[in-house]
Amino acid sequence: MSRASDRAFEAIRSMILSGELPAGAQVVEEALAEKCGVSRTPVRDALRRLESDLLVVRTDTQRSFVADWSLDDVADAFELRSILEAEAARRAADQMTEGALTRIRDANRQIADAIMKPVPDVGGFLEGNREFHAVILEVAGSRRLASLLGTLIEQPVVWRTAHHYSREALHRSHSEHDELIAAFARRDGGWAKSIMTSHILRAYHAYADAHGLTGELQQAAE
Amino acid sequence: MSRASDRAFEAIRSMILSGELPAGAQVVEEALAEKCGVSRTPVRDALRRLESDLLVVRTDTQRSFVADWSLDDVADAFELRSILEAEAARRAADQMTEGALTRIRDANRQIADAIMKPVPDVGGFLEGNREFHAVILEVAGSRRLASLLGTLIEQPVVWRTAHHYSREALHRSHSEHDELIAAFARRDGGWAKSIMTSHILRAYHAYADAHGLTGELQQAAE
DNA sequence: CCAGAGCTATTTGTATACATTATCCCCTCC
DNA sequence: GGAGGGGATAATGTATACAAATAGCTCTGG
Repeated sequence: MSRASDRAFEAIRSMILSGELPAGAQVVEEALAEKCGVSRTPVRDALRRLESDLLVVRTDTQRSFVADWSLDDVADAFELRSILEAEAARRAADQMTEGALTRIRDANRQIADAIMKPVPDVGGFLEGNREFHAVILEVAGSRRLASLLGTLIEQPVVWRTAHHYSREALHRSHSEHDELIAAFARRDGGWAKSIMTSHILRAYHAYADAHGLTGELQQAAE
Repeated sequence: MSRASDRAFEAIRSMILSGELPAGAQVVEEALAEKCGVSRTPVRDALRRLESDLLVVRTDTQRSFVADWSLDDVADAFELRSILEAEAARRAADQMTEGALTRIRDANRQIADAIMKPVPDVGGFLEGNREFHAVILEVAGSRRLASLLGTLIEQPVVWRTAHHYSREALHRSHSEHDELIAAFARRDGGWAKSIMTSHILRAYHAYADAHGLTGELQQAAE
């Protein structure tokens, strides 16, 4: 992980997720190479990976740009994610272990801590949320399913608007996690699948609400 | 598409699909570079792409090998494919056009021609089948869904055993396509989805049957 | 004032050399 | 004789130079 191409990958990825490289901006290999302190070779490598994650898109003439996700694109990604992550939940329920269940409960406890604070700790929420879903995916035990979902969970636009989620949305997400835990504890795959489907779709609606809000704010700021 | 890295990609991909590079074989950049008549740079590029398609896997120490799909891996890929392609069928039904419907019917006619011959034309069957599913995916209209399914349809093991499919399996596949066409003609997404799910799963069973057979044949040949 | 050709600057593609890292084999030492 | 270390070998990672292609601009001609 300490290879130059890995460092470049992480660096560029974080520039995109943070918005330092805005959606639609052209990405130029040499500029990034200088910024990361490496040559173009590892940067090219990193860009190919980001491309396969759909964080970067290339025109037919080989120019690269930061992916510009329309609202429809985000909706599509959430819908596909709800389908695949529901399948992951179904499989995970069938193979759930006590150890994994503990890790899932811990992750949701971290989420509880984060959202109980006077000012919700969005970073803590996102981290706990990531762990929660990661453990489920791990228990589901399909490298392929994990690889498919990988390209769906990294949504720069969504990450940046997480700070505008309503308190209600955060609490609802936490309690839906509790329901999922109950389904896992009973090893009830059908139940887990159905909860996960609506959980992800509701997360999309939380995003859409927050997005409408930030969209207005952005317009007001222009 | 005439760039060296594209040619290398196609060349290596076809070596893997044809079995010239057998499953589990180590992939060495320089050897492939020489074979393709290019330098290592475009070969590296091609390998990264093949890697993201899971046709090539890398160890934790950066060595590359041709992916070795266990029967479980293949089953997993088919199951995920059935889920995603069912979703594609559902969406396609909602947005089906007469033009696309014609192309789909033509593709299935090509399949009919191929399997009616005294000796079934497996190449023609595969080509028609590819076109059939490609048009559906196109009508579904999600770049993202297309990208997810892309990594699931290229299964070297499956392609090579297609020649051992039973005549019954080929005919059943053709008539399931007819049913799908009927669902599309009625714009009935739910129906299309349900047929597509079982269509793909049955295709898996055809593979599993043929695979068991070829497995025995391979053993006998060793 | 617009369309288009051609030039220039920018950006990406490819080859090659070198650095780094892993693997394997042999050799020593216990 | 077996385990561990060290060096040779082979493979990948990185940097750099140069080639090819693209985009954008200017300048001309109508």
